[in-house]
Amino acid sequence: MAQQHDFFERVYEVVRQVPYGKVTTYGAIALYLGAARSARTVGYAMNAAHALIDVPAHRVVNRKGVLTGKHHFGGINTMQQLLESEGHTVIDDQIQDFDTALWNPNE
DNA sequence: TCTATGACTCCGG
DNA sequence: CCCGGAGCCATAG
Repeated sequence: MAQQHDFFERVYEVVRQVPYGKVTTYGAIALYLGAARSARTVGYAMNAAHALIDVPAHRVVNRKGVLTGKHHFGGINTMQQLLESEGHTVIDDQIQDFDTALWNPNE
């Protein structure tokens, strides 16, 4: 774990750049980091990121816009409430108008 | 060094 | 789009 630039840390840097009111996906982050097949590891990184206050992990969802990581937040509904407070609409763990809310790190 | 794990994604049906 | 199965890869123990 302790290299100068952890894979985790690179993930955090991308997540920090996600604009308010937007979301991105694990795959998009992995692709941006040049590790397109490491989406699962990105999710693993978010699990470790929940301690860092400046990493908006709730803005990262899977490719379908589903809040797969909601259970890793304090409460079952915490992630959804955070997203709704940023202007999103979440129904059954699915972000509505996901294609519109999606933010691409490459832009 | 090897095995297990997972907040994923792709593919075929 | 839904479902089941397989692949991938960094980290933890």
